Amino acid sequence: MMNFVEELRWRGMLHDVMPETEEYLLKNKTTGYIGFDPTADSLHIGSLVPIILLMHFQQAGHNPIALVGGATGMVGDPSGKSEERNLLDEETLAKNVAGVKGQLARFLNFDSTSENAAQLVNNYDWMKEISLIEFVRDVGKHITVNYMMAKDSVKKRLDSESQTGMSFTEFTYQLFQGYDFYHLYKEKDCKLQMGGSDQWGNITTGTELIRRKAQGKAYALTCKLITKADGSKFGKTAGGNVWLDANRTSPYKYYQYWLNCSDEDAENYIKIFTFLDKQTIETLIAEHKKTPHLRILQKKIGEEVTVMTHGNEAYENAIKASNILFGNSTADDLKTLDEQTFLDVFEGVPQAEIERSAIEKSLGIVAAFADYGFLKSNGEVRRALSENSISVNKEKVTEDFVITKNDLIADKFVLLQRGKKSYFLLKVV
RNA sequence: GGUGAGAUACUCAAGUGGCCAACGAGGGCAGACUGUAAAUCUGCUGCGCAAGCUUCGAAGGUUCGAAUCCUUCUCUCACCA
Repeated sequence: MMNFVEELRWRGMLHDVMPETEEYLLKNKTTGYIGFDPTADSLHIGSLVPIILLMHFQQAGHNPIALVGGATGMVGDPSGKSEERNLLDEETLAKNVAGVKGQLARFLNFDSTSENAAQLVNNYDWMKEISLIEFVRDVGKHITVNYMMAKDSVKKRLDSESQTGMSFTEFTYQLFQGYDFYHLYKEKDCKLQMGGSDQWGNITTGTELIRRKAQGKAYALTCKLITKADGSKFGKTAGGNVWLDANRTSPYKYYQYWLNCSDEDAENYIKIFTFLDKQTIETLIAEHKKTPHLRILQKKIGEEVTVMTHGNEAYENAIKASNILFGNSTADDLKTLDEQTFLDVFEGVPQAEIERSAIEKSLGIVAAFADYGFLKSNGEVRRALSENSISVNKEKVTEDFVITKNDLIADKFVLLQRGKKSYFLLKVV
Protein backbone atom coordinates (compact mmCIF):
# COMPACT_ATOMS: atom_id res chain seq x y z
CA MET A 1 0.00 0.00 0.00
CA MET A 2 1.61 3.24 -1.08
CA ASN A 3 1.38 6.24 1.19
CA PHE A 4 -1.40 8.17 -0.42
CA VAL A 5 -1.43 11.00 2.12
CA GLU A 6 2.31 11.51 1.89
CA GLU A 7 2.07 11.64 -1.90
CA LEU A 8 -0.45 14.46 -1.66
CA ARG A 9 1.59 16.20 0.97
CA TRP A 10 4.77 16.63 -1.05
CA ARG A 11 2.74 17.67 -4.05
CA GLY A 12 1.31 20.49 -1.99
CA MET A 13 -2.24 19.28 -2.48
CA LEU A 14 -3.15 18.35 1.05
CA HIS A 15 -5.25 20.82 2.95
CA ASP A 16 -6.80 19.05 5.85
CA VAL A 17 -7.08 15.49 7.00
CA MET A 18 -8.93 13.94 9.87
CA PRO A 19 -6.73 12.46 12.63
CA GLU A 20 -5.77 8.81 12.12
CA THR A 21 -6.67 8.88 8.46
CA GLU A 22 -3.11 8.44 7.27
CA GLU A 23 -2.50 5.50 9.58
CA TYR A 24 -5.73 3.86 8.57
CA LEU A 25 -5.01 4.19 4.87
CA LEU A 26 -1.57 2.70 5.29
CA LYS A 27 -2.95 -0.40 6.97
CA ASN A 28 -6.16 -0.95 5.05
CA LYS A 29 -7.17 -1.10 1.45
CA THR A 30 -9.88 1.49 1.61
CA THR A 31 -12.86 2.59 -0.40
CA GLY A 32 -13.11 6.36 -0.75
CA TYR A 33 -15.24 8.71 -2.76
CA ILE A 34 -15.49 12.19 -4.18
CA GLY A 35 -18.65 13.85 -5.39
CA PHE A 36 -18.95 15.70 -8.68
CA ASP A 37 -21.57 18.28 -9.32
CA PRO A 38 -23.41 17.91 -12.60
CA THR A 39 -23.92 21.62 -13.17
CA ALA A 40 -23.07 21.21 -16.87
CA ASP A 41 -22.81 18.31 -19.28
CA SER A 42 -19.04 18.55 -19.12
CA LEU A 43 -16.58 18.94 -16.29
CA HIS A 44 -14.15 21.80 -16.41
CA ILE A 45 -10.59 21.93 -15.22
CA GLY A 46 -11.71 22.92 -11.76
CA SER A 47 -12.78 19.29 -11.40
CA LEU A 48 -9.41 18.07 -12.52
CA VAL A 49 -7.95 18.20 -9.02
CA PRO A 50 -10.58 15.93 -7.48
CA ILE A 51 -10.19 13.60 -10.46
CA ILE A 52 -6.45 13.50 -9.97
CA LEU A 53 -7.01 12.90 -6.31
CA LEU A 54 -9.00 9.80 -7.17
CA MET A 55 -6.32 8.71 -9.63
CA HIS A 56 -3.65 8.94 -6.96
CA PHE A 57 -5.97 7.10 -4.63
CA GLN A 58 -6.38 4.33 -7.14
CA GLN A 59 -2.68 4.16 -7.90
CA ALA A 60 -1.95 3.87 -4.20
CA GLY A 61 -3.97 0.69 -4.24
CA HIS A 62 -7.31 1.84 -2.88
CA ASN A 63 -10.80 1.65 -4.34
CA PRO A 64 -12.09 4.94 -5.70
CA ILE A 65 -15.74 5.82 -6.14
CA ALA A 66 -16.79 8.76 -8.23
CA LEU A 67 -20.18 9.99 -7.19
CA VAL A 68 -22.20 12.05 -9.58
CA GLY A 69 -24.58 14.29 -7.73
CA GLY A 70 -27.80 13.79 -9.63
CA ALA A 71 -29.76 14.40 -6.44
CA THR A 72 -27.55 16.90 -4.67
CA GLY A 73 -27.32 18.88 -7.89
CA MET A 74 -31.02 19.48 -7.48
CA VAL A 75 -30.49 21.07 -4.12
CA GLY A 76 -27.40 23.21 -4.56
CA ASP A 77 -24.33 23.38 -2.38
CA PRO A 78 -23.98 26.73 -0.59
CA SER A 79 -20.26 26.22 0.13
CA GLY A 80 -18.22 29.06 -1.24
CA LYS A 81 -21.27 30.69 -2.73
CA SER A 82 -22.40 34.10 -1.63
CA GLU A 83 -25.68 33.76 -3.42
CA GLU A 84 -28.50 31.34 -3.79
CA ARG A 85 -28.04 28.95 -6.68
CA ASN A 86 -30.26 28.45 -9.64
CA LEU A 87 -31.79 25.04 -9.71
CA LEU A 88 -31.59 22.77 -12.70
CA ASP A 89 -34.56 20.90 -14.05
CA GLU A 90 -34.59 17.14 -14.13
CA GLU A 91 -34.03 16.75 -17.84
CA THR A 92 -30.94 18.95 -17.95
CA LEU A 93 -29.61 17.20 -14.92
CA ALA A 94 -30.00 13.75 -16.48
CA LYS A 95 -28.12 14.94 -19.54
CA ASN A 96 -25.37 16.44 -17.42
CA VAL A 97 -24.98 13.32 -15.33
CA ALA A 98 -24.49 11.27 -18.49
CA GLY A 99 -21.89 13.70 -19.83
CA VAL A 100 -19.94 13.81 -16.61
CA LYS A 101 -19.95 10.03 -16.30
CA GLY A 102 -18.45 9.66 -19.74
CA GLN A 103 -15.63 12.00 -18.94
CA LEU A 104 -14.67 10.38 -15.67
CA ALA A 105 -14.22 7.12 -17.50
CA ARG A 106 -11.27 8.61 -19.36
CA PHE A 107 -9.27 9.21 -16.22
CA LEU A 108 -10.05 6.33 -13.93
CA ASN A 109 -9.74 2.64 -14.48
CA PHE A 110 -13.24 1.20 -14.35
CA ASP A 111 -12.19 -2.22 -15.58
CA SER A 112 -14.05 -4.50 -13.21
CA THR A 113 -11.48 -7.30 -13.53
CA SER A 114 -8.90 -5.09 -11.90
CA GLU A 115 -8.05 -5.46 -8.24
CA ASN A 116 -9.20 -2.01 -7.33
CA ALA A 117 -11.47 -0.89 -10.12
CA ALA A 118 -13.12 2.49 -9.85
CA GLN A 119 -16.87 2.65 -9.45
CA LEU A 120 -19.34 5.20 -10.55
CA VAL A 121 -22.51 5.96 -8.63
CA ASN A 122 -25.29 8.49 -8.89
CA ASN A 123 -26.86 9.57 -5.64
CA TYR A 124 -30.15 10.14 -7.38
CA ASP A 125 -30.48 6.34 -7.50
CA TRP A 126 -30.92 6.08 -3.75
CA MET A 127 -32.19 9.55 -2.95
CA LYS A 128 -35.22 9.23 -5.17
CA GLU A 129 -36.51 6.36 -3.04
CA ILE A 130 -36.56 8.34 0.18
CA SER A 131 -39.71 10.06 1.29
CA LEU A 132 -39.68 13.34 3.09
CA ILE A 133 -40.92 11.71 6.27
CA GLU A 134 -38.19 9.07 6.18
CA PHE A 135 -35.57 11.67 5.56
CA VAL A 136 -36.66 13.87 8.39
CA ARG A 137 -36.93 10.95 10.82
CA ASP A 138 -33.90 8.93 9.80
CA VAL A 139 -31.45 11.62 8.88
CA GLY A 140 -32.64 14.89 10.31
CA LYS A 141 -33.14 13.44 13.75
CA HIS A 142 -29.46 12.68 14.12
CA ILE A 143 -28.08 16.08 13.37
CA THR A 144 -28.97 19.16 15.36
CA VAL A 145 -29.65 22.49 13.79
CA ASN A 146 -27.06 23.94 16.14
CA TYR A 147 -24.46 21.68 14.56
CA MET A 148 -25.52 22.63 11.07
CA MET A 149 -25.49 26.31 11.86
CA ALA A 150 -21.92 26.10 13.06
CA LYS A 151 -20.65 25.27 9.58
CA ASP A 152 -18.75 28.02 7.86
CA SER A 153 -20.76 27.76 4.68
CA VAL A 154 -23.91 28.42 6.68
CA LYS A 155 -22.48 30.99 9.07
CA LYS A 156 -21.30 33.17 6.24
CA ARG A 157 -24.74 33.32 4.80
CA LEU A 158 -26.47 34.08 8.09
CA ASP A 159 -23.95 36.77 8.87
CA SER A 160 -25.40 40.25 8.95
CA GLU A 161 -22.80 41.18 6.32
CA SER A 162 -24.53 38.88 3.90
CA GLN A 163 -26.97 40.60 1.63
CA THR A 164 -28.90 37.60 0.47
CA GLY A 165 -29.94 35.25 3.21
CA MET A 166 -30.17 31.53 2.65
CA SER A 167 -33.03 29.31 1.68
CA PHE A 168 -34.01 26.20 3.60
CA THR A 169 -33.09 24.21 0.49
CA GLU A 170 -29.46 25.20 0.62
CA PHE A 171 -29.39 24.89 4.37
CA THR A 172 -30.44 21.27 4.01
CA TYR A 173 -27.72 20.52 1.50
CA GLN A 174 -25.21 19.24 4.01
CA LEU A 175 -27.66 16.61 5.17
CA PHE A 176 -27.97 15.33 1.64
CA GLN A 177 -24.25 15.07 1.18
CA GLY A 178 -23.91 13.62 4.65
CA TYR A 179 -26.47 10.99 3.82
CA ASP A 180 -24.57 10.06 0.67
CA PHE A 181 -21.54 9.27 2.74
CA TYR A 182 -23.64 7.29 5.19
CA HIS A 183 -25.24 5.35 2.35
CA LEU A 184 -21.90 4.50 0.75
CA TYR A 185 -20.54 3.55 4.15
CA LYS A 186 -23.36 1.08 4.63
CA GLU A 187 -23.58 -0.27 1.10
CA LYS A 188 -20.00 -0.22 -0.10
CA ASP A 189 -17.99 -0.05 3.08
CA CYS A 190 -16.77 3.37 1.98
CA LYS A 191 -14.76 4.90 4.79
CA LEU A 192 -13.27 8.02 3.30
CA GLN A 193 -14.65 11.08 1.62
CA MET A 194 -12.38 13.52 -0.16
CA GLY A 195 -12.97 16.86 -1.80
CA GLY A 196 -11.86 20.45 -2.07
CA SER A 197 -11.20 22.30 1.17
CA ASP A 198 -14.55 24.06 0.78
CA GLN A 199 -16.17 20.67 1.27
CA TRP A 200 -14.81 20.08 4.76
CA GLY A 201 -18.00 21.11 6.48
CA ASN A 202 -20.17 18.91 4.30
CA ILE A 203 -17.85 15.96 4.66
CA THR A 204 -17.76 16.13 8.43
CA THR A 205 -21.53 16.21 8.56
CA GLY A 206 -21.21 12.82 6.86
CA THR A 207 -18.72 11.40 9.33
CA GLU A 208 -20.87 12.73 12.14
CA LEU A 209 -23.95 11.05 10.73
CA ILE A 210 -22.07 7.79 10.37
CA ARG A 211 -20.89 8.06 13.95
CA ARG A 212 -24.30 8.76 15.39
CA LYS A 213 -26.44 6.59 13.18
CA ALA A 214 -24.16 3.61 12.65
CA GLN A 215 -21.67 4.06 15.48
CA GLY A 216 -19.06 3.85 12.73
CA LYS A 217 -15.77 5.55 12.09
CA ALA A 218 -15.22 7.30 8.81
CA TYR A 219 -12.45 9.55 7.57
CA ALA A 220 -12.12 12.81 5.72
CA LEU A 221 -9.47 14.44 3.61
CA THR A 222 -9.52 17.65 1.65
CA CYS A 223 -7.14 19.14 -0.86
CA LYS A 224 -6.21 22.74 -1.39
CA LEU A 225 -8.23 24.77 -3.80
CA ILE A 226 -6.22 25.83 -6.80
CA THR A 227 -5.29 29.47 -6.80
CA LYS A 228 -3.53 31.67 -9.24
CA ALA A 229 -0.74 34.00 -8.23
CA ASP A 230 -2.49 36.99 -9.74
CA GLY A 231 -5.64 36.29 -7.77
CA SER A 232 -7.85 35.56 -10.75
CA LYS A 233 -10.01 32.50 -10.75
CA PHE A 234 -8.42 29.26 -11.87
CA GLY A 235 -9.91 27.71 -14.96
CA LYS A 236 -11.57 30.81 -16.29
CA THR A 237 -10.64 32.69 -19.38
CA ALA A 238 -12.35 35.61 -20.99
CA GLY A 239 -14.15 33.10 -23.15
CA GLY A 240 -15.53 31.33 -20.09
CA ASN A 241 -14.63 28.08 -18.42
CA VAL A 242 -11.94 25.76 -19.64
CA TRP A 243 -13.79 22.51 -20.22
CA LEU A 244 -12.60 18.94 -20.43
CA ASP A 245 -14.88 18.33 -23.39
CA ALA A 246 -13.03 18.80 -26.69
CA ASN A 247 -16.16 20.19 -28.27
CA ARG A 248 -16.41 22.96 -25.73
CA THR A 249 -12.73 23.77 -25.37
CA SER A 250 -10.60 22.53 -28.23
CA PRO A 251 -7.43 20.61 -27.35
CA TYR A 252 -5.50 23.49 -28.85
CA LYS A 253 -7.09 26.02 -26.49
CA TYR A 254 -6.76 23.61 -23.65
CA TYR A 255 -3.05 23.24 -24.29
CA GLN A 256 -2.73 27.00 -24.60
CA TYR A 257 -4.39 27.53 -21.25
CA TRP A 258 -1.69 25.50 -19.54
CA LEU A 259 1.08 26.97 -21.62
CA ASN A 260 0.04 30.47 -20.61
CA CYS A 261 0.15 30.00 -16.88
CA SER A 262 2.61 32.10 -14.92
CA ASP A 263 6.00 30.85 -13.73
CA GLU A 264 4.91 30.96 -10.14
CA ASP A 265 1.77 28.94 -10.78
CA ALA A 266 3.62 26.50 -13.02
CA GLU A 267 5.84 25.37 -10.16
CA ASN A 268 2.77 24.38 -8.19
CA TYR A 269 0.79 23.03 -11.11
CA ILE A 270 3.45 20.61 -12.26
CA LYS A 271 3.20 18.86 -8.92
CA ILE A 272 -0.54 18.89 -8.82
CA PHE A 273 -1.55 18.16 -12.39
CA THR A 274 1.13 15.77 -13.56
CA PHE A 275 2.12 12.37 -12.24
CA LEU A 276 5.84 12.97 -12.68
CA ASP A 277 7.94 11.88 -9.73
CA LYS A 278 9.60 14.21 -7.29
CA GLN A 279 13.07 13.89 -8.80
CA THR A 280 11.93 14.72 -12.33
CA ILE A 281 9.93 17.68 -11.15
CA GLU A 282 12.79 19.15 -9.16
CA THR A 283 15.08 18.88 -12.17
CA LEU A 284 12.53 20.59 -14.37
CA ILE A 285 12.02 23.42 -11.92
CA ALA A 286 15.76 23.97 -11.67
CA GLU A 287 16.09 24.07 -15.45
CA HIS A 288 13.20 26.42 -15.74
CA LYS A 289 14.77 28.85 -13.30
CA LYS A 290 17.91 28.99 -15.40
CA THR A 291 16.11 29.68 -18.64
CA PRO A 292 12.67 30.98 -17.83
CA HIS A 293 11.97 32.25 -21.33
CA LEU A 294 11.96 28.68 -22.65
CA ARG A 295 8.99 27.94 -20.43
CA ILE A 296 10.02 24.39 -19.78
CA LEU A 297 7.51 23.92 -16.98
CA GLN A 298 4.55 25.29 -18.87
CA LYS A 299 5.33 23.13 -21.88
CA LYS A 300 5.65 20.02 -19.76
CA ILE A 301 2.41 20.69 -17.92
CA GLY A 302 0.68 21.39 -21.22
CA GLU A 303 1.96 18.12 -22.61
CA GLU A 304 1.13 15.93 -19.64
CA VAL A 305 -2.30 17.33 -19.03
CA THR A 306 -3.36 17.55 -22.67
CA VAL A 307 -2.28 13.98 -23.31
CA MET A 308 -4.07 12.80 -20.20
CA THR A 309 -7.26 14.59 -21.16
CA HIS A 310 -7.38 14.36 -24.94
CA GLY A 311 -4.79 11.80 -25.96
CA ASN A 312 -1.50 11.92 -27.80
CA GLU A 313 -2.75 12.82 -31.23
CA ALA A 314 -4.71 15.81 -30.02
CA TYR A 315 -1.62 17.01 -28.22
CA GLU A 316 0.53 16.75 -31.36
CA ASN A 317 -2.02 18.78 -33.26
CA ALA A 318 -2.14 21.38 -30.55
CA ILE A 319 1.63 21.77 -30.79
CA LYS A 320 1.49 22.04 -34.55
CA ALA A 321 -1.22 24.64 -34.38
CA SER A 322 0.68 26.58 -31.74
CA ASN A 323 3.81 26.69 -33.86
CA ILE A 324 1.96 27.97 -36.86
CA LEU A 325 -0.05 30.52 -34.98
CA PHE A 326 2.75 31.85 -32.80
CA GLY A 327 5.83 30.98 -34.76
CA ASN A 328 7.11 33.25 -37.47
CA SER A 329 4.94 31.80 -40.15
CA THR A 330 3.92 34.13 -42.92
CA ALA A 331 1.16 34.28 -45.45
CA ASP A 332 3.29 32.21 -47.80
CA ASP A 333 3.73 29.45 -45.24
CA LEU A 334 0.02 29.36 -44.74
CA LYS A 335 -0.64 29.06 -48.43
CA THR A 336 1.60 26.03 -48.73
CA LEU A 337 -0.62 24.07 -46.36
CA ASP A 338 -3.02 21.58 -47.82
CA GLU A 339 -6.60 21.64 -46.72
CA GLN A 340 -6.35 18.80 -44.22
CA THR A 341 -3.35 20.16 -42.35
CA PHE A 342 -4.86 23.58 -42.37
CA LEU A 343 -8.06 22.27 -40.84
CA ASP A 344 -6.17 20.33 -38.20
CA VAL A 345 -4.30 23.42 -37.20
CA PHE A 346 -7.34 25.58 -37.06
CA GLU A 347 -9.64 23.07 -35.50
CA GLY A 348 -11.57 24.86 -32.85
CA VAL A 349 -11.06 28.27 -34.37
CA PRO A 350 -14.49 29.74 -34.94
CA GLN A 351 -15.50 29.86 -38.54
CA ALA A 352 -18.23 31.12 -40.81
CA GLU A 353 -19.24 30.25 -44.33
CA ILE A 354 -19.15 32.72 -47.15
CA GLU A 355 -20.42 32.60 -50.73
CA ARG A 356 -17.72 32.27 -53.34
CA SER A 357 -19.36 35.06 -55.28
CA ALA A 358 -18.88 37.43 -52.34
CA ILE A 359 -15.14 36.92 -52.53
CA GLU A 360 -15.05 37.17 -56.28
CA LYS A 361 -16.90 40.44 -56.17
CA SER A 362 -14.18 41.56 -53.78
CA LEU A 363 -14.89 41.87 -50.10
CA GLY A 364 -14.18 45.00 -48.09
CA ILE A 365 -12.23 44.50 -44.92
CA VAL A 366 -14.87 46.02 -42.65
CA ALA A 367 -17.60 43.81 -44.04
CA ALA A 368 -15.41 40.71 -43.84
CA PHE A 369 -14.86 41.19 -40.13
CA ALA A 370 -18.28 42.43 -39.11
CA ASP A 371 -20.79 40.67 -41.33
CA TYR A 372 -19.77 37.09 -40.59
CA GLY A 373 -19.80 37.29 -36.85
CA PHE A 374 -16.15 37.77 -35.90
CA LEU A 375 -16.42 41.28 -34.52
CA LYS A 376 -19.64 42.75 -33.27
CA SER A 377 -20.07 45.87 -35.33
CA ASN A 378 -18.57 47.94 -38.08
CA GLY A 379 -17.55 50.41 -35.45
CA GLU A 380 -15.56 47.77 -33.61
CA VAL A 381 -13.75 46.82 -36.82
CA ARG A 382 -12.86 50.42 -37.45
CA ARG A 383 -11.59 50.83 -33.94
CA ALA A 384 -9.50 47.71 -34.30
CA LEU A 385 -8.14 48.96 -37.61
CA SER A 386 -7.06 52.19 -36.03
CA GLU A 387 -5.26 50.12 -33.39
CA ASN A 388 -3.42 48.34 -36.15
CA SER A 389 -4.61 45.04 -34.74
CA ILE A 390 -6.27 43.52 -37.78
CA SER A 391 -4.55 40.93 -39.93
CA VAL A 392 -5.60 38.85 -42.89
CA ASN A 393 -3.61 35.66 -43.39
CA LYS A 394 -1.17 36.85 -40.75
CA GLU A 395 -0.44 40.15 -42.45
CA LYS A 396 -1.51 43.48 -41.03
CA VAL A 397 -3.95 45.32 -43.21
CA THR A 398 -5.52 48.75 -43.31
CA GLU A 399 -9.04 49.94 -43.84
CA ASP A 400 -8.83 50.07 -47.63
CA PHE A 401 -7.72 46.45 -47.94
CA VAL A 402 -9.98 44.27 -50.06
CA ILE A 403 -10.07 40.48 -49.90
CA THR A 404 -9.94 38.79 -53.29
CA LYS A 405 -9.65 35.21 -54.42
CA ASN A 406 -5.87 35.58 -54.42
CA ASP A 407 -6.04 35.60 -50.65
CA LEU A 408 -7.61 32.17 -50.41
CA ILE A 409 -5.67 29.45 -48.68
CA ALA A 410 -6.14 26.02 -50.24
CA ASP A 411 -8.59 27.83 -52.49
CA LYS A 412 -11.04 27.78 -49.64
CA PHE A 413 -10.13 29.74 -46.52
CA VAL A 414 -9.32 33.22 -45.40
CA LEU A 415 -7.72 33.61 -42.01
CA LEU A 416 -8.88 36.69 -40.14
CA GLN A 417 -7.10 37.80 -37.02
CA ARG A 418 -7.52 40.44 -34.40
CA GLY A 419 -4.58 41.02 -32.17
CA LYS A 420 -2.22 38.17 -31.54
CA LYS A 421 -4.42 35.45 -30.24
CA SER A 422 -7.85 35.88 -31.68
CA TYR A 423 -8.54 34.08 -34.96
CA PHE A 424 -11.50 33.58 -37.22
CA LEU A 425 -11.88 31.57 -40.38
CA LEU A 426 -13.98 32.37 -43.44
CA LYS A 427 -14.77 29.26 -45.40
CA VAL A 428 -15.85 29.57 -49.01
CA VAL A 429 -18.80 27.42 -50.04
C1' G B 1 -49.28 40.94 6.17
C1' G B 2 -46.56 45.71 8.00
C1' U B 3 -42.30 49.12 7.49
C1' G B 4 -38.17 50.79 5.01
C1' A B 5 -34.46 50.69 1.09
C1' G B 6 -33.50 49.84 -3.86
C1' A B 7 -33.40 48.60 -9.63
C1' U B 8 -28.17 53.02 -14.09
C1' A B 9 -23.93 49.85 -19.49
C1' C B 10 -20.02 43.28 -18.56
C1' U B 11 -19.61 44.16 -12.85
C1' C B 12 -19.43 47.68 -8.81
C1' A B 13 -20.94 52.55 -8.73
C1' A B 14 -21.73 58.38 -9.48
C1' G B 15 -25.46 61.25 -11.37
C1' U B 16 -31.91 64.01 -8.39
C1' G B 17 -34.77 68.75 -14.94
C1' G B 18 -30.76 70.98 -19.88
C1' C B 19 -23.30 71.19 -19.42
C1' C B 20 -25.51 63.09 -20.05
C1' A B 21 -24.04 58.26 -24.65
C1' A B 22 -24.10 59.15 -18.93
C1' C B 23 -18.02 60.78 -13.48
C1' G B 24 -15.05 56.94 -11.41
C1' A B 25 -13.20 51.96 -10.45
C1' G B 26 -12.73 47.00 -11.88
C1' G B 27 -13.00 43.78 -15.89
C1' G B 28 -12.35 43.12 -21.16
C1' C B 29 -9.90 44.24 -25.95
C1' A B 30 -5.84 46.31 -28.61
C1' G B 31 -0.84 48.77 -29.37
C1' A B 32 4.37 49.26 -27.43
C1' C B 33 7.73 46.26 -24.48
C1' U B 34 8.37 40.74 -23.76
C1' G B 35 8.79 34.58 -23.21
C1' U B 36 2.21 33.56 -26.88
C1' A B 37 4.50 35.82 -19.69
C1' A B 38 4.42 39.25 -15.39
C1' A B 39 4.98 44.42 -14.48
C1' U B 40 4.56 49.08 -16.94
C1' C B 41 2.91 52.88 -20.43
C1' U B 42 -0.89 54.31 -24.21
C1' G B 43 -5.60 53.95 -26.62
C1' C B 44 -10.49 51.81 -27.03
C1' U B 45 -14.86 49.66 -24.58
C1' G B 46 -24.06 51.32 -27.13
C1' C B 47 -25.24 51.54 -32.94
C1' G B 48 -23.78 54.47 -37.23
C1' C B 49 -18.36 56.55 -42.11
C1' A B 50 -21.28 60.65 -40.86
C1' A B 51 -25.62 63.68 -39.96
C1' G B 52 -27.78 61.28 -36.43
C1' C B 53 -30.20 57.08 -33.80
C1' U B 54 -31.54 53.89 -29.63
C1' U B 55 -30.20 53.44 -24.01
C1' C B 56 -30.49 54.34 -17.15
C1' G B 57 -36.33 47.83 -14.29
C1' A B 58 -41.50 48.19 -17.56
C1' A B 59 -45.58 51.10 -19.35
C1' G B 60 -47.81 55.68 -19.38
C1' G B 61 -47.75 61.09 -18.11
C1' U B 62 -45.85 66.34 -17.00
C1' U B 63 -42.25 69.60 -19.72
C1' C B 64 -39.60 73.30 -25.09
C1' G B 65 -36.41 69.51 -22.71
C1' A B 66 -36.34 63.59 -18.22
C1' A B 67 -31.64 58.64 -15.96
C1' U B 68 -33.46 62.80 -12.87
C1' C B 69 -40.50 65.02 -11.56
C1' C B 70 -45.65 62.36 -11.34
C1' U B 71 -48.83 57.68 -11.86
C1' U B 72 -49.31 52.55 -12.28
C1' C B 73 -46.89 47.97 -12.66
C1' U B 74 -42.84 44.25 -12.13
C1' C B 75 -38.84 42.59 -9.45
C1' U B 76 -34.91 42.54 -5.41
C1' C B 77 -33.31 43.17 -0.46
C1' A B 78 -33.55 44.24 4.85
C1' C B 79 -36.21 44.63 9.38
C1' C B 80 -40.74 43.58 12.09
C1' A B 81 -45.00 40.33 12.69
